[in-house]
Amino acid sequence: MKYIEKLRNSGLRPTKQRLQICEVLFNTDKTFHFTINELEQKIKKQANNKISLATVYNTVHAFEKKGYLKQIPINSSETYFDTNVTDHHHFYDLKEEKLIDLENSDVGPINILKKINGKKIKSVEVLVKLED
Amino acid sequence: MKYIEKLRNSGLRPTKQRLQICEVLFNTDKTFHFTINELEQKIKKQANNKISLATVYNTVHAFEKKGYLKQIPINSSETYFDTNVTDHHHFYDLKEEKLIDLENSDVGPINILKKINGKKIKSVEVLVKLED
DNA sequence: TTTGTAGTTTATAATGATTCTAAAAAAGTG
DNA sequence: CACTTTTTTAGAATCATTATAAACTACAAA
Repeated sequence: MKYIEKLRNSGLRPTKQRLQICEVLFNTDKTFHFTINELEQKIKKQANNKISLATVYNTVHAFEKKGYLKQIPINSSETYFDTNVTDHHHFYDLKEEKLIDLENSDVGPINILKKINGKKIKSVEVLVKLED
Repeated sequence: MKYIEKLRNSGLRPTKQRLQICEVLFNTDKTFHFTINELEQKIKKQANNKISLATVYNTVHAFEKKGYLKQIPINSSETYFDTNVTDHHHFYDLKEEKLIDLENSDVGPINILKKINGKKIKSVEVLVKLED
């Protein structure tokens, strides 16, 4: 399995559940956005077995901490995650409640002029809300 | 009272509760960020009387719909609102869990190159996460 | 291989922000 | 004042997320 090393190198034991979640999340060309519940559905369908909801939460948070997933800052009742962890931004279609990737090249360079003493910039995220 | 007209013009009846919330939110030079619970505390202190939590929620949402408040897109357990409804952006200090305004002039112009068919841009919001 | 232990999974309970409900109160209108 | 509509309210309901604690598993050392 190709994810065993990846997990071990991160200090995460390659359990059956984690490997299965890796398959669903990373074994694809395209990156995508998801909520925990969408992920749970996908697991159920794709592998025809169920992983406890608590484990899905734990695993997603573990992967996020290791930098394999990113949370998308958006006001929604559910938290959205992104398997695309490169620097990029999002459209949010308010009517359809759908996220669309914006490549970095789709947004001109962003230059933050203000500095805060003793703090450094960890990330810059742009959310572009769309209406009809 | 200076907020009576404002409310009436928006089609909102100027009730005692709404006027009091207006005082807390808008009767100040500085704009600020708040959660519903922070607002409730502030009301209790400032006016020495209590407005039902449901009313605070209702009012904040009504004011948001009328454009007097903005939600700040950020992943937090509580929703943050902003009395500054002009176009501007935010720092988010991850350690202190605190929001800091970024004036538009603190961020270079943002140019969204990608277009989506039949949709127009409603807002562009930048969140800059800070770490130590 | 067996054993010990630290890490993981699990079902379920708890939490907490937000929304819903339906009855009482207040505002607006004639 | 009488009447209708809007608003407020306390408390219940909802729902995403986190905590709990017992069972299970990976893994290393003997």
